[in-house]
Amino acid sequence: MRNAEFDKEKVLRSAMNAFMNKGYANTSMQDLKKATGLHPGSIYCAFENKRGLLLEALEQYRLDRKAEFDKFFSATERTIDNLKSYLDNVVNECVSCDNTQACLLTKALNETAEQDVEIQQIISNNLSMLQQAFADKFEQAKNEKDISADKDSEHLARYFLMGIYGLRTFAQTHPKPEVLTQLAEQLYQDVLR
Amino acid sequence: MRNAEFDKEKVLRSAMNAFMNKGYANTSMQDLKKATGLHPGSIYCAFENKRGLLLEALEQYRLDRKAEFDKFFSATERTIDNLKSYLDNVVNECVSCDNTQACLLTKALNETAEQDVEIQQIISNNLSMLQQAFADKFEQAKNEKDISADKDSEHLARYFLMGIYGLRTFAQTHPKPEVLTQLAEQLYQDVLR
DNA sequence: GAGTATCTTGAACGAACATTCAAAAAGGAA
DNA sequence: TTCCTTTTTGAATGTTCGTTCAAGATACTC
Repeated sequence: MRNAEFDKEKVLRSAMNAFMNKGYANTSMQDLKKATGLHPGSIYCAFENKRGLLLEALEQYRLDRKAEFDKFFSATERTIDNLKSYLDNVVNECVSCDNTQACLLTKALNETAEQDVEIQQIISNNLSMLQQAFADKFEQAKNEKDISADKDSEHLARYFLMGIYGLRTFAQTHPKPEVLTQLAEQLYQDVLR
Repeated sequence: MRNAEFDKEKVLRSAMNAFMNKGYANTSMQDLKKATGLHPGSIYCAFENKRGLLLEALEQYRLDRKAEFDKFFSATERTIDNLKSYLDNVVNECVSCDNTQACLLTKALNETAEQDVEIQQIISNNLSMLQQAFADKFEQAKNEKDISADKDSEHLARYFLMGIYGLRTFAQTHPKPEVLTQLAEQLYQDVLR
């Protein structure tokens, strides 16, 4: 017997960065070799093919984002404060020009839409889970009396997520921090109102 | 002498549809041949190369969208009603599952970001022009007393555009008409408030 | 420490890609 | 009609792509 040498999580994070930087189709096997440090044969041995690598990278991305989400929403007792922190973090990600600014999910969704139904379904499910997680937090904020009881948590979650999508796209052309901050501020206000 | 046989506008619209359907990188020359009806040689003769075709398609897209914009905003006297119609049209585009649902600009922006600075610049400029056009309309609505005078038209335009971006992305995973309509409705309300 | 199962390596593969080009076709001018 | 110029055609080009595979390396088992 012999175990694999590489750290799978590290490899997957390298791969997801590569995919986010250049897009899935434009990321060649050579790019992936350079990014992950794995030779083609190893990649095919571990992930079957390039698409398999994307699939596992998407799953790792989901886990990482879930951990990040939980971290933000266990920071303070007041849910709406955590929500604000989360949103501020999105803005900061957009401002700092590193590749993390783009969400792998929406990026891959844009690219593979209408072409690979299975991947589209996986991404949709991931985004739905995020939406549901937000809805739960809005429900919590209602219990904490920070959001009026007559609001629909599901709708708030959808609107909030829509705002984040829009913010990220907007940031790609106008990444001025003060403008993004202002947009995020209004989004936050509109959701609370 | 001899004139070219093909209708350039038709060819460009076919090409932009192909690019929107499969993405720029994933659209092969064979796809473009099938979509436009032009043989490779003709494409290279007329547009230099695949990238040149994208450049001209982007310009055609800008012209088409500008015409569409002007059509909507000359429909009625009240600017905010036209704004609402414009937004409803975005929702309708998202609901009908044809490829037009994705904006070529944001799609290409997502794909070529960080890779082709010139194209990124062109797209940014186009989106800035759209943003400015919205700002002008919001200013007009202020003059028509439908939006309070203390609002910042530029900010409203940015927020509105952000909402449209978000709506389009959201629609890719959850294209239920009533949900999108509800989101668009709140966006409209939040902008007017 | 020998045997073996598994992983790593990187050269090699066919396919598909964007691009080129020379020959054929066709419009315009005479 | 004839000639010239430009376009159209589609096969050919070299490159790069994702993928495979056989040989070498390595760690675990006994």
